[in-house]
Amino acid sequence: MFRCFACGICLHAPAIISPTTPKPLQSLRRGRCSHMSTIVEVAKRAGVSVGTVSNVLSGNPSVGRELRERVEAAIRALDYHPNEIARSLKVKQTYMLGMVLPDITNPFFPDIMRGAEEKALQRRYLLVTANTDEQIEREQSILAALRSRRVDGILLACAPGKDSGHIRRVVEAGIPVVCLDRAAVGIKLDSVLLDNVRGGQDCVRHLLRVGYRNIAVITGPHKLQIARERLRGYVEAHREAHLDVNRELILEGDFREESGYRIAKELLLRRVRPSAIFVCNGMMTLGVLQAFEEMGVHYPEDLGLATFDDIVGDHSFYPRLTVVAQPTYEMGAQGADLLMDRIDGKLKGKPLIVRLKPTLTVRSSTKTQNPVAVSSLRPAAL
Amino acid sequence: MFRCFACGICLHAPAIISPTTPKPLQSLRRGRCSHMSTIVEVAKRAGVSVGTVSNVLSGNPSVGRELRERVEAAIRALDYHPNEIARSLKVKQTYMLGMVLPDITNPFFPDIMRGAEEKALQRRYLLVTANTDEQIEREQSILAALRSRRVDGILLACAPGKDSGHIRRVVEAGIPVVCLDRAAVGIKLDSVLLDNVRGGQDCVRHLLRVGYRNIAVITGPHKLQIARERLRGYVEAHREAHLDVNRELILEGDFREESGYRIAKELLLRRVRPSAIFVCNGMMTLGVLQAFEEMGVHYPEDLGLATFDDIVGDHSFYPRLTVVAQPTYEMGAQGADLLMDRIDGKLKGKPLIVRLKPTLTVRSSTKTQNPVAVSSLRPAAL
DNA sequence: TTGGCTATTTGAATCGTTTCATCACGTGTG
DNA sequence: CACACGTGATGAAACGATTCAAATAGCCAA
Repeated sequence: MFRCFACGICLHAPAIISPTTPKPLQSLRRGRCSHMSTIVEVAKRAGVSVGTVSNVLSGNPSVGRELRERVEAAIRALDYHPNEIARSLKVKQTYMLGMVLPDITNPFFPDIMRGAEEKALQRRYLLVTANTDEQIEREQSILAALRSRRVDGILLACAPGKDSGHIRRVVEAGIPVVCLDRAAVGIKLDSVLLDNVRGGQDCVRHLLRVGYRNIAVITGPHKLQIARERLRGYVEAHREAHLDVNRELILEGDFREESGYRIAKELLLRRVRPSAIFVCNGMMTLGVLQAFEEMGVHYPEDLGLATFDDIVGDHSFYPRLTVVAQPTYEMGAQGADLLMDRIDGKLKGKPLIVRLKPTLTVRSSTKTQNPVAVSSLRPAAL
Repeated sequence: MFRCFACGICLHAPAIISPTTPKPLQSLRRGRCSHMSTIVEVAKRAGVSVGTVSNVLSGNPSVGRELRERVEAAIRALDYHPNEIARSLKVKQTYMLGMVLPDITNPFFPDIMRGAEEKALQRRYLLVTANTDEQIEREQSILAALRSRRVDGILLACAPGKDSGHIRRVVEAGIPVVCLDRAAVGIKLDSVLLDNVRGGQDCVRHLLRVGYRNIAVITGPHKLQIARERLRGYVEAHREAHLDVNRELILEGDFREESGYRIAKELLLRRVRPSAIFVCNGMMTLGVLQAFEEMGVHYPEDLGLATFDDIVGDHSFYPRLTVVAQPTYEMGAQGADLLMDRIDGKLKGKPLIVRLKPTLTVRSSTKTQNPVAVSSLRPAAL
C-alpha cells in the first residue's frame, strides 16, 4: 500500500502499485490519479479469478451462486464501474454513435437529437453530438475525431459543399454512416430524408390555390440537394397550375437567419413586390419576420408568407404562420435505429432510403383569398 | 493473407491474422470487420519499430528526417488513424468531456453547448452531450454511462431533485465536475452560474418603476436553487420599494412550456387579475403567450409581461418582450475552460464559482406607464 | 583500431478488459 | 475401482497504443 503521489490522500491497492507493476508511476507523476478500481481488484477482494468477475458482469449463467454473491458484494464495496474503454479495445466496439449536425441553434436539430438519443440509449449506445456551423472544414475535423475515437457509426446531416471526399473515406474505412435530413452528394448511403419536393409542392400549391401569384421563394444553398428539391416543389406546383415561374423571384439563401433577413429586405425594396414569399427553412423565416417588422410589413394583409419548418410552432405569432412541418423527432429516431441495425448486422445489402412525409399546416399567414398588392404599408418602426 | 470472413472483400494484413494471432477470429466471427490499420502495420510498412511511429505521431523531435518521412508516407498510404481508444487506455485520459443538460429543446441549452464545444475543440477535447429531460433517473444513468466511458470531466446542469447522491459519488470517484447554470444541491463544486437574484430584482424593479402593482410571478421548481433565487429577486425588489408581496401571486411552474400555459390560464381566470406577470424562464413564457392568445389577452394593453431568457430573441414578436437575457454562449465557454483547467491541474484548491451578470432589456411588453386593469379584452380567437 | 560520447532507434511491459482452452472436482456408470 | 463426463472456475493471450530502459549507430579523438 502506498499513498498516491498525485492526490496524497488515497491508498493504492496492490494491483496499482506492486512489484510487478512499477510503471503506473508514469501516470501518477503526471499528477493524475482517479482511484478507479479495476476488475483485478474486485477479483482479489472476492477471492476469485478475473474471468469469473467478467462472467458475473456479463450475466453469464455459468457462475455458481456462492461466487456470484461474493463478486457482487466486492463490486458494491469498491464502487466498481467497469472500464468501458478497455472493454471497447478488446471487443472492437465502443457503443458510441457520432452525430454531426450543421446548426445546433436551429431548433430543428435538437429535436432530431432527442429522437436519436432516445433510441440510442434504449440500445445501450451513447450519442456523441457535434456541431459544424455549416462549415465543411469543421465537418472534416469532427469526422476525423469521431473516427479516431472509433465510434461504431455516424449520423450525419451534411454541411453544404460539393466535395464529399472526407465522407467517402469514412465510409470506405468501414464505418456505417446514415444521412439525416440531407443526403451526402455523390455517395449512396442509408438515409432518412424528407420528401422535400412534396413539401415545397404542397405549400406552393396552397399559395396558388388561395390566389397568390408572383410568389417569391427564398431557397437554401443550391449546393444542398434538399434546397434544390424544395425549389423543385415550387416549380412543380407552378407547372401543374400551368403557370410560368419568374426567375427573378428565386433567391438563394443559406438556411441561416441573416440571409433571410437580407433577402427579404431586398425583395421588399423592389419596385414590383411579390404577393407572397415561400421560405425554405425556419431559420431564414426568423430573418424574414425581422425584416417585415423593421419595414412595417404585415401579413397576410400586405404579403402572404409560408415556410418550411415549424420552429416557432403554434406559439405566439399573430397571425400564425402557414408551415410545412417536418417530423423531426421521428427523423432522429428512425435514423438511429437504421444505423444501429446496420451496425448489428441486422440489415444487409443495399443502402436503404427512408422518405418521411411533411405535413402542411395552413394558418393565418396565408389566409386571404385576394391578396392586396403593394400599397397600404405602414411606415417602418423607425 | 486471408480474405476477411465478415465482409468477404478485404484482405487482412499479417498483423491481423498471423501465426501468432489466431484470436481475432473471435471478432470476425461476429461479423464485424473494419480494416482499420494499426500502428504495427504502419511500422512494418515503413520498416521501423512501433516506438518510432509513436514518436512521429506525437511530434517527438528525436526522430531522424529519413525515418520520419518513411513513416509519414506509410501513414498516408494506409490512411492510418490512431486508435484513440487504445491511447486512452494507456495514458488514462480520454480527452472527452461529458455535458449533461436537462432540456435540449430549450434554446438556452444549445447555446451553452456551442460555447462549450468551441472551447473544447480548441483544446482537443470532444464534447459528449446528453439530455436528461429534467428527470433525475436519467441523470443518474447518464452519469453512470459517462463514468464508465471514463470521460475526463463533466459539465452538469442538474435536473431538479433534492438527492445529489449520484453526483457526490461521481465527484468522490475523482472526476472533475463543473456545474453550469444550476448548482448541485449540497455539494460545493466549480460552477458557472448566473446572478439570478439580480436578474429577478432588476426585472421586477423595472416593472414596479413603470407603475405595475400586483405583479404575479411564475417561478421554476422550488427544488431548484436558481428558481428560488429568481423569486428572491422578485421579493427583494418589492422590499426595496416598501411593498408587500402577495403570496397568492407566486405560482410554481417547472420551467417547461406546459406549466406556463396552465398557470397563465389559471391567473387569467381569477376574479382579480394581476397587472403584470414575471415569468422565470423562456420556455414557460411560450406557454404563457399561448394562453394569452387563446384567451385574447394583449400586452402591454391588458397585462404587462416580462421574462427570464431571450429565447425568442428580438424576433417577430409584436410587441416585443422585456427580458432578462443570460450570456448563454459565455456560460458554456467559461464552464468548459474551467473544467479543462481543473483537469489539466492548472487550477488548484477550492471550488471556484463564477457569477455572470444578466442583462435587462426593456422592450414594449412592459411599455405602458399606467397599465389598465382588467377590462378591454377582445374575444378569444376561438 | 579502440574507446567514449551522443543521437537515434528499438522492443518489452503495461493499461483493464474479454475470451477460451484447460483444469479441478465431483458424480454416475460399467 | 477406474473411467468418462459435466460443471464451474481459472488464467494467459490479445486488443492497439505509450513509455522508457537498453541497444545501436555514428562520429570524433586518442
